[in-house]
Amino acid sequence: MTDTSGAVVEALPDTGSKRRQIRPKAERRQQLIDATIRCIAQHGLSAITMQMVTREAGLSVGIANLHFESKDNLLKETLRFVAEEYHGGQIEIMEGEDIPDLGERLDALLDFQLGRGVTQRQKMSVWFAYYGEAGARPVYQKIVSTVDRLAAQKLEALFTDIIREGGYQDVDARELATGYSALIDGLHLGLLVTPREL
Amino acid sequence: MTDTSGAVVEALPDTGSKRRQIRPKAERRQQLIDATIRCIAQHGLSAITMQMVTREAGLSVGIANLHFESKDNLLKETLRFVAEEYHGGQIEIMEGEDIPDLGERLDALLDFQLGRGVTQRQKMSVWFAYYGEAGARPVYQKIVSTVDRLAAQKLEALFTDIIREGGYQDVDARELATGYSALIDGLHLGLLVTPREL
DNA sequence: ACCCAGAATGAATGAATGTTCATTCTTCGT
DNA sequence: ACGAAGAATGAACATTCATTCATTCTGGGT
Repeated sequence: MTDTSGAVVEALPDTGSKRRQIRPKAERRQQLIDATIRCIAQHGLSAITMQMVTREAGLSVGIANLHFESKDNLLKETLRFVAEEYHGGQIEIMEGEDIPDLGERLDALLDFQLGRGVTQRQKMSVWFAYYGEAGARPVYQKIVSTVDRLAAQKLEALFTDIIREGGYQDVDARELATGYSALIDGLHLGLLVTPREL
Repeated sequence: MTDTSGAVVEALPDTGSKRRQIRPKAERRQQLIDATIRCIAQHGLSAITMQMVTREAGLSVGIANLHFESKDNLLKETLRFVAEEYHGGQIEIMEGEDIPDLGERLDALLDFQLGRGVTQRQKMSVWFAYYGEAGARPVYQKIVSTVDRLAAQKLEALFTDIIREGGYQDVDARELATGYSALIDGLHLGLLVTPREL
């Protein structure tokens, strides 16, 4: 079943040194969050264990409870990280003045949202794993909806600008933004279940 | 669309009768699946336990392993049930000859997909809980994608008809179907996180 | 060179959970 | 009325997992 052999000793490119290393708290926290993301993507949110995560990070079991007070908290912080990174990236593009043309800015947004890369895919897995639990866990719901709402506002603003610039009519920016978000989310879902499409 | 909540015999409000009841296997299986759906919607897929489910069903703990051989199997069968019911309902509408007008048929589909009711909402919770795990569990992926593909074909056929009837051009039925599905999925997600919108 | 604050470790602990199975009970055919 | 088939029960068991904490180790300050 599970590969328990010593093959997976040091997960990261960190040299084979088994020597104990002392690092600042912030760095360890990030290291653990990254490991958590990889574990969720590979094993699923409901199968995750502390041993799994700490091993993936190449550290000892006790360290997770040292830097995060509990497993629940580690998971919560991981969600917060992914949420903020994802939406932060979107917002940066949307209000970035470095791309003057609005149409191109929309294209850049699309690229970012549907962009390739293993990392991106892992993050998406995490994202939807938490979505699945959101209905039952108000904490997750709050984290996601807070950051979601902010991005939605920026998106609506962008569409408002585009509508004004293009002189379109009979189009509501809010509805357009909602629809666009939903479409992107739906496409992501599809990618998760049917990896090769589009 | 089977009404799964109505047929509960002794589950909730039933007080006095502690008398053991013997029922055919098929009925007990459905009873357990229904209880599982309610539990997942309320507590989330990763928090579910056998005690929870069997208690919700008003039965003893051992019965789940009697009718489904394991917890894994119960969860798998529950997903299969929800998937088949949801997509079965869609397909029935799409190929139903009782609604001759294609536009109205599309409306009926929308009604079904975004329809109200606690039951529907519970099913959606379940649906996305599994989606969240799909990336890590091929079994779930297979169940969902199989039934998904079938519905996608029917949807594409419907759009093909609509395009022909309306004499539209520059529209690809497949792309339209994919986009439509994604949009609906995305809207469902939104409803899950932000209960009161639209 | 020495010291020590606190970072890191991992064996031990206790709680929770899936699964089993000996036993009890219900139903139905005769 | 009776007995057998098998449905249902739930205490007991084995396992797995999060969390603790006594101990070890590291690196910067003096």
